[in-house]
Amino acid sequence: MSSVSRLMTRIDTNGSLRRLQRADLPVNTVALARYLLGKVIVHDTANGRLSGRIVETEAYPVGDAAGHAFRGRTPRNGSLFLERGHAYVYLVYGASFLLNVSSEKAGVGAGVLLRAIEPLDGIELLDGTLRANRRADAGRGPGRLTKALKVDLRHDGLDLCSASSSLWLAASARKVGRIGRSVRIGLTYEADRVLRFYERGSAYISGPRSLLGE
DNA sequence: TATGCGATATTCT
DNA sequence: GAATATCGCATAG
Repeated sequence: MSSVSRLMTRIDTNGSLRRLQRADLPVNTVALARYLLGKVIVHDTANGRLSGRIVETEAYPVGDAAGHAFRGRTPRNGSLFLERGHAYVYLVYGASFLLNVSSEKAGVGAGVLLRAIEPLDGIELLDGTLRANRRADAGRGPGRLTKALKVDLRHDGLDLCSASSSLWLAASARKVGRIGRSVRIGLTYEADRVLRFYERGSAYISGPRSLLGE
């Protein structure tokens, strides 16, 4: 029998979560990238709530050659041009979905990539190697983050600030610590811009240790 | 710990 | 046909 045992983390947020309103979000990509640290991303599914505390983000501001919106609006990147607070989800390398939050006024293309979460409610850790079972790994890295939250292309374009959305943002359950910054990860263009933000000391962030400490 | 590689799907040239 | 905002495994030091 293929006994795929599962570990479930149940760290209740105790219903203490408050939905963020659009008015809460800064109308600026870099400001939003910092603002989102410590906030909670929530996905309410038929099988319960999945959530995590955001500990790492990257900004892809207006005019950034590394941003998908740089070459103008296409069917794929259209969500980046929605009013701030909408989800932009796409597939990279044929393997991983990445979740972004649109970050400017309607018609302006820019976004914030969510790179890592600290697991809160319902995050499932598939039994595999010891490595994959570590709780800290479940939401570390943008591809793992979407996997942990069960987010995919169906969520592209959703309004994260709508009162009825199943995917939404919540105010901090716990205050964010000191914020560190570094260059973004995995880029070829604009690789030297310091637009990655993370909670210093968090055990849940991605990337090489060499980027820590600023 | 650090680097390198292949897998994989969609978009754009 | 090339490029890609990644991941996991492999190998080397």
